[in-house]
Amino acid sequence: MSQTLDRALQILEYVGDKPRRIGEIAEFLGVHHSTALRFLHTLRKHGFVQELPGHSYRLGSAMFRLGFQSLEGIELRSLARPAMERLNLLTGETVHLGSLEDGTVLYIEKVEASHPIRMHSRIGAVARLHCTGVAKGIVAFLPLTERDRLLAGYDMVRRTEHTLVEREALEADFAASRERGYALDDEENEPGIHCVSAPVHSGEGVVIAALSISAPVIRVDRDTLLSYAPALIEAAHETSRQLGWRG
Amino acid sequence: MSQTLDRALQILEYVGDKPRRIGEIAEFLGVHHSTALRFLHTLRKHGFVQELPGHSYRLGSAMFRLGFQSLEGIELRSLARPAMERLNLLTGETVHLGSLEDGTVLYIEKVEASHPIRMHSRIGAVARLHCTGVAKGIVAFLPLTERDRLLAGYDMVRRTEHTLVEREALEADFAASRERGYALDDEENEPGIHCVSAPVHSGEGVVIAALSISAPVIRVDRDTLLSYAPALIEAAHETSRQLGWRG
DNA sequence: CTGCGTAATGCGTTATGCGCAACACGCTTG
DNA sequence: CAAGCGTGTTGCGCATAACGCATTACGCAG
Repeated sequence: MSQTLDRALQILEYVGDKPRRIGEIAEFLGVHHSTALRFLHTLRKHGFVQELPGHSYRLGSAMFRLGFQSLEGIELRSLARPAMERLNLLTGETVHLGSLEDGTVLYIEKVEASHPIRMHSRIGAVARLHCTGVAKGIVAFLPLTERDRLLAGYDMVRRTEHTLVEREALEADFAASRERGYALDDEENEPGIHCVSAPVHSGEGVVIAALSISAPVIRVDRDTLLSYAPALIEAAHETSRQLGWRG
Repeated sequence: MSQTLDRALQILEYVGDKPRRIGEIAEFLGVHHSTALRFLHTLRKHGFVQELPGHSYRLGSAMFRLGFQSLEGIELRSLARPAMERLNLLTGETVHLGSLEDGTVLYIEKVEASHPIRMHSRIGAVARLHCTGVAKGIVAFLPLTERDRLLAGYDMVRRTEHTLVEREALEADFAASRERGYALDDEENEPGIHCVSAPVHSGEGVVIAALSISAPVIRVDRDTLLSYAPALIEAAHETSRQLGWRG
């Protein structure tokens, strides 16, 4: 492991949160100002950070140029896109694709509802494991050992009054999801929004992602939402098959 | 400047292009395999790269998580969004926001046309300076010294038969754009697509971005496209004013 | 004016990154 | 089956390059 690089990457994470000043960064790393400055200069030279008026630093253009570029290279995303558009056409609601990456679930694609409803999701964002549709659609279908690993030390924060905050209750929900073949988010992450979600399998048969349909309860009642499940599952299966899955 | 960090950032750029194997990376940097491997391990530990089956490496989840996160922090983007949606509603066409970052123009926001037409643009992508609407909408309105700096060593590659490949012709086009108050891309980047584009000014009065409307020639003829210009300019002005510009 | 935070530069010290070599592993080739 | 190739891993000695510190300068606020 390279100490220098390690520190620099910590800076990127730290600065990504919000713009920071040198003093903060140096203190955060526990290094001298001049050391932090040396890193920032190199990062800036490559466009990974950018200096704002007032001596604070934020992530720079190279960061999001490469970020989007990397997304482009994910075949799952392009493979799933047609199925997502079909689901959107069928239901008129927002369709998400979430992928399990390094122990967290990230939104990697999204097809917006025709009726624009504000939703706290965006591509590149982290989907909470215990209360979002996409994440539950993945985690519920993972083997127990994987679930244990993911949820160890994970803080099941209460987001709404429906949020499941006990591991035991969550496991019961997972079991029900496996029974049904799809997972449900019943206003557990955002009040007024519920989702159905189905897992996507890799060529090796491992659950690696999930498709979800999200809708406001005021427009779509529970029964209607559940009626989307078969098409959703079929879309997820189709995507899985394209990845080489023979389920 | 930090040599270690410098090399690591080169790896990110290099790997961002397409997945690479160790040998390539080590050769690219001109270092020993073990050195390249040390970098990759550290990068992987932080999720900036990811190992694919078959010993190749690509950018990892931290990269696009932070990439999107950084985009979120750009106030220009959220400020311009409402105006972009209004333009989209008015015209039904695709609206882009491009921003000048470190000498290149990047697409940082996009509102899709209702009629889905495939277009080679995406958020995070680089907009060619000499032939795309957004970029011309910025560059045309920069002072000559800035234009010289940006275009020095820039390769004006021919993209279509309409592409301006001579600096002189481009300058004439810029002058006409300044005269009109908006720039034009007349199928110069993609055959069958034309755009109008107007500059956005920062609080200090510097041109930092542009809004553009793109449409296929088969649906929107030239006169119709030009008729969008006043609304486009007004939208760009509104965004500029929100940035503190008093034009 | 003083005090605070940042920026830039130079320098001595040494930690740390470097290349090399040796070996294990898996895959393909002959 | 053996040979060859590319990769992954570990250990070690060397010298480079990163580190911390001090100094100076700058801008801003009290």
